[in-house]
Amino acid sequence: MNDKPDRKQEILQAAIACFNELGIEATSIDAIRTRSGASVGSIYHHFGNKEGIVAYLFLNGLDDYWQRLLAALQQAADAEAGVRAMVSCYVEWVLASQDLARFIFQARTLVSRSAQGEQLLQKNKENLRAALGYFKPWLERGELRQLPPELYWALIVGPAQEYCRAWLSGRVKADPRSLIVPLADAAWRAVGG
Amino acid sequence: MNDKPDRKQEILQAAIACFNELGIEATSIDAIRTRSGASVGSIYHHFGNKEGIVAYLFLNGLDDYWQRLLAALQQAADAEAGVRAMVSCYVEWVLASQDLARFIFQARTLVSRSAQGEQLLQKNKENLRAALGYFKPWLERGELRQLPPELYWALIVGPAQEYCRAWLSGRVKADPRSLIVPLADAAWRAVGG
DNA sequence: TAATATTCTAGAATAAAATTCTAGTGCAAG
DNA sequence: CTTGCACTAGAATTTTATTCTAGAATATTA
Repeated sequence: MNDKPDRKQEILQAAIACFNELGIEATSIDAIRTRSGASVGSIYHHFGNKEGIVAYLFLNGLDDYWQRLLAALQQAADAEAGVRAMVSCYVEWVLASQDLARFIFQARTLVSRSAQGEQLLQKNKENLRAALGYFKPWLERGELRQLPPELYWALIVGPAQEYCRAWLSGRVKADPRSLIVPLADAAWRAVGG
Repeated sequence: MNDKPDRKQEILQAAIACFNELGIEATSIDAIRTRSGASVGSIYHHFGNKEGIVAYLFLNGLDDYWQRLLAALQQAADAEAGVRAMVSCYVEWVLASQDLARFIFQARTLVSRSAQGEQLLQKNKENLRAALGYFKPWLERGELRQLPPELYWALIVGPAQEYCRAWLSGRVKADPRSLIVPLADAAWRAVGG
């Protein structure tokens, strides 16, 4: 049994818990220190500063999501399956990683201004391009409606995102899982050919 | 000519400029003090603390938006007009108040945890109820598709919101004004009967 | 209008938080 | 061994938020 604590991981877990309970801005390094049992020096050694912790959690969290999404898209046989996969994949990810998702909604702006902001922009662009790559054949086959290209993402995932955001913050109650089908139906009506 | 400076207003303007340029967390009271020309004491007199400034800007900004939205809904003759009004009203508001909108996207969580969080929740509930009030007759007349009630908002405004958010942060370029029609079309396909 | 209260402004003083610095500890490669 | 390096600890410093005290401006009222 390996009981050597992994400090970096402990710090990350303490941080995300604090961020969600208190909010990012209101979380002090000292709160993270206390909760994780690490020392100040240790925290700064691993992450540089508070922003560094936020950026690390954010970028790795997003990676996890995009990995799932792209895998799902790859399996989709046609446009409708692809669109439905994007919606359900999004909702399932939020459900499976609630704390992370809640955190990510709050951290976006912070990260985009941080030292890692450029990296985020880069990843974002790559991921989106990869996703749109799957769309091209569907578009050519006329399975998808012709729309301004920058709109597809917002039309397909926007409603699920908006709903999940509200759900994670407690503003609405209905379990997102029960809404996957209506959300996917609506997304398909919005962009389907 | 009345050249007496309104300190409160000067502080608010300096604050929103700083928040947008530096981010809320990275904006120090001192930055606001310098930019507004007010003193620390004055700032704390008017707003209590930094959170107070954020909450004030946020709540008043939202009020402005909801006022427009409810006015637009009131004029809508049928469901389709109502849905289209919700979309265009949203986009027009973002375009007309870019700095405020950008700020509001970032401040939501902060405000909901602040002393004014309860007030926000309250207003939110009222506004949503008022908006859904307009929907009732349309639903009864079958002009709107039957859907889980908590979904209408996300389906209609979600995509516009997601797009505007990306546009305000520079991730996408196409002028939102040119997308009002496709966004409204899609919203109507999503919820129209 | 003078007296009095209230709101507002200023900036120094204090408290709280972030970050840096110095000094280790323990482990792995040679 | 012993040298180098990643890691940890916590004190010291710097930066930032907030509080406090006092005085100026403005409104209120007798």
